[in-house]
Amino acid sequence: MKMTQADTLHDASRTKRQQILDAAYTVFSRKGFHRATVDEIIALADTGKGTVYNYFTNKEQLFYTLVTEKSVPFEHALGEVARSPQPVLMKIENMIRLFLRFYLDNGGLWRVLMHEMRGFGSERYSALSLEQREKHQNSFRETIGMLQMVLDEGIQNGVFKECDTKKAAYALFSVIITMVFQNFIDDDIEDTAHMIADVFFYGVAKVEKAQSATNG
Amino acid sequence: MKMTQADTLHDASRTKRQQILDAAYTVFSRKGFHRATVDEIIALADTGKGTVYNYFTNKEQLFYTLVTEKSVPFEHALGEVARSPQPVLMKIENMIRLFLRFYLDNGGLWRVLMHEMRGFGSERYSALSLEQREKHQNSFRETIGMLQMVLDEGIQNGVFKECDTKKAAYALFSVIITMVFQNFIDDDIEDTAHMIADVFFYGVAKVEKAQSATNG
Amino acid sequence: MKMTQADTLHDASRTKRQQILDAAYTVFSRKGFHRATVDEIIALADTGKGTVYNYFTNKEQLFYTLVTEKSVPFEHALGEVARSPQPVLMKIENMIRLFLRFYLDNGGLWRVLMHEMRGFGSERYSALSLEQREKHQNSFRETIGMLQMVLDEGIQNGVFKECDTKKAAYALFSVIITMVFQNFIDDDIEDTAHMIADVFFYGVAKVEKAQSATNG
Amino acid sequence: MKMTQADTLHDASRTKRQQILDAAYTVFSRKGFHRATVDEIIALADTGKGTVYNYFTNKEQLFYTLVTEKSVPFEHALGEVARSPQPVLMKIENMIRLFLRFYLDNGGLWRVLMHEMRGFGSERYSALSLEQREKHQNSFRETIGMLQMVLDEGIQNGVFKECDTKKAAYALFSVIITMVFQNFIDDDIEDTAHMIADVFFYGVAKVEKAQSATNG
DNA sequence: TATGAATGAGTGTTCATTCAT
DNA sequence: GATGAATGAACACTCATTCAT
Repeated sequence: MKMTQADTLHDASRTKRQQILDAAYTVFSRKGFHRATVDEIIALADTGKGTVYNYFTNKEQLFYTLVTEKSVPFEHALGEVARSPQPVLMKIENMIRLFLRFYLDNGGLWRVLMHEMRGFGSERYSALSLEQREKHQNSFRETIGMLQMVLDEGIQNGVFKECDTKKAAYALFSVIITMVFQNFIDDDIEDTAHMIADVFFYGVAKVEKAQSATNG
Repeated sequence: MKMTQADTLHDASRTKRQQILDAAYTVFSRKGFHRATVDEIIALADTGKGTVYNYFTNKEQLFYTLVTEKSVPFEHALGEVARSPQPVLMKIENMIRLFLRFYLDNGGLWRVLMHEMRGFGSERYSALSLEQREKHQNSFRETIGMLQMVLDEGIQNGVFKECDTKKAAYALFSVIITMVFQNFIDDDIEDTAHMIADVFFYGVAKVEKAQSATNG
Repeated sequence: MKMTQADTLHDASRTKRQQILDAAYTVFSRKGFHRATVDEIIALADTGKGTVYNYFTNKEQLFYTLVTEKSVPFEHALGEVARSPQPVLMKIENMIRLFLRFYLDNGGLWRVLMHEMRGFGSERYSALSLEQREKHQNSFRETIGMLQMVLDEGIQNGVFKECDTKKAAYALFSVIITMVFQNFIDDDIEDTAHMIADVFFYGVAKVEKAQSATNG
Repeated sequence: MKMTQADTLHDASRTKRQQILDAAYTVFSRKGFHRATVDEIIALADTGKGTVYNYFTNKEQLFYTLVTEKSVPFEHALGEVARSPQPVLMKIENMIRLFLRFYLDNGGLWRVLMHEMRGFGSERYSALSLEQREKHQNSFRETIGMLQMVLDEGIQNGVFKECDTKKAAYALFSVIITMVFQNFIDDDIEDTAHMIADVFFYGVAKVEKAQSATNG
């Protein structure tokens, strides 16, 4: 297949854009949003400063693009599992597996994202514009919403106890991300996923509910 | 009214120092370490710029002081419960209660602290000096270590299943903090603590272990 | 007119850099290192603050660059005369001439330099980093060392009396610099150089050594 | 003799004032005018910050007072020798001795003074107010004027050649001060004074004037 | 389209000076 | 008179962003 000049240019520019995104990924992950400098990004991307501003309107939008490009395929994959016809318990464990893989790959960047969004839940100040923060927050909520959906399904099926599934979903999510951020996944994603699921499903107590701390 | 000159002076200076600490608390919580400016702090504290540097050597040490002054009494209280002779399940629930109260009060600042410490566990870049970051990380680890201690005790007593108590402690901690950061504690700290403990102890599944997700 | 884009850019940047150096020269000379502000330099250079820091790493290095760029050609010229095959007395007088010209041009800056180096000889506090202070001190010592070299040559040739040539070199140097700093060179460099040489060679006394001050 | 309370107070305050002057002397000498801080001075003087401003209107005036208190007795002593009936050559050597002693004691401070006065001769910017700078410059000029006076006397007596005595006086002065600032007075003030006088009177050349560099 | 020199608003920090006690 | 807490003007330096080439 022959490549026209236009194609070449387009490819070259696509490359430049990707170089910048790759470099930005590395630098933002390592340094956080504020400590990351455009100078360091272009040094790593081997490009000029102006080029960054040809492709991205500003540092913030570069960060935003980065996050979006990473999260879209993940959310898609997660949705597929959530809507699949597997048994609920298996679905949850498979979703945990997806989460673990995703955050193992992108933990550095997401830590930064969460901080800029103020813990993915609240209002107030940030480096991101209100609009973009809301977009990410919605994306986050949807992600966790998928967990919640499956939990709801489980309750309807009689697999799970009645409970506040929103809280439960967030709890599960927080445990997953903590395992990643604490580097607790030495062995194997499969094992870790199974362990998390196990505790989430059955708890840590050996004894029966009757002995619960507050119920006399 | 009795008040010697020395008292007055001491009180006045205590006031200024406290005004600055209070203002810094607010601004750091809202903006994070980097986006918080000394100018904004002094505007809120209604004081001069130089005054800040009379009481604190620099912005970092101001932040450090803030965190330390808040965490010391909390850690003390937590230790007391951990070492108390209550039943393990009750201890855990009481500790959860303490955590909830503490992070409800200080969540804003701690979110910032955790980010500056890089997710309370890893190495790399930060606004805080290595020394102070290590101090805070140790403080964090000790806090969670107290949870782990009680979990270990529970295993020895046959109350908990055998498990990696370090991971479990972090998991429990992450759930607590997530409930706070998500504003999931509208109702009552007591209820929330009980609910968290309940899920942590017994899980969300209704059915027996035999049906675990990975077993066909 | 031939001028490639590269030329233009290079010229433009050379111009900016030179504008800054020129302005810095003026301001440092007038105000000394500490009282000179970057703001004043950029006002005079008609440039932005950031531009200064594109070309120079900090205020100190700007000062250092200034001094170095001025002193290197001077030291070279001085060395040429010192090593030339002229008669010693003529050499000295020619070197005095070079010194006079150099300090007439650069006296303002060198006064500052000497102060920052603490009188071009000792240790202790300064605005310059130890490394750069040592560099300048060595440069100074070499300069005066060339005078000393020629004095030594003169003693070997029987032209000068036996004496501590290091002290004599510093003495000669100090006289030169004082004439400049006192604006005693209204008339002509040639005349002044000759006069200095004359007093240095033959002294001010009319009478013979026998009546030396300490001999009754 | 009995001391009233007023006396005691006066003495105490005199002490305070002196403590400050002593401390200021040390700090100014070591650090220069700008790098010297009032904080460091009061730390050394063991007094409060406000006390400094009770005795001196500002940092500059403190420096000025210091210099004046040191120079007045020196100038007096120098004048006595200058007006004494000794032979001219002996007078000069004795004056050199006084200069050496004075600058050995106070060289640190005077180096700073000279810098602030811009080489004790020119106009322009400084930390000292114009008025005070002029006072010091006059003081300086008078000091050197005494040397000049004696040189004039020597010419009238036929001891010295006809020459520009102002320039000669400055030259002699610069040599003296250079010997001090270069730490060239290891052995003995007497020896050094004699050596300086010797070179000043008779020069360094062995040969006769006829061979002077420029006079064919 | 790619570039990087130029820019200036913004920031942490210092330090002489004041003034209430 | 002695004190030192409070103050803010001043300063060096950073870095995202622009724009001429």
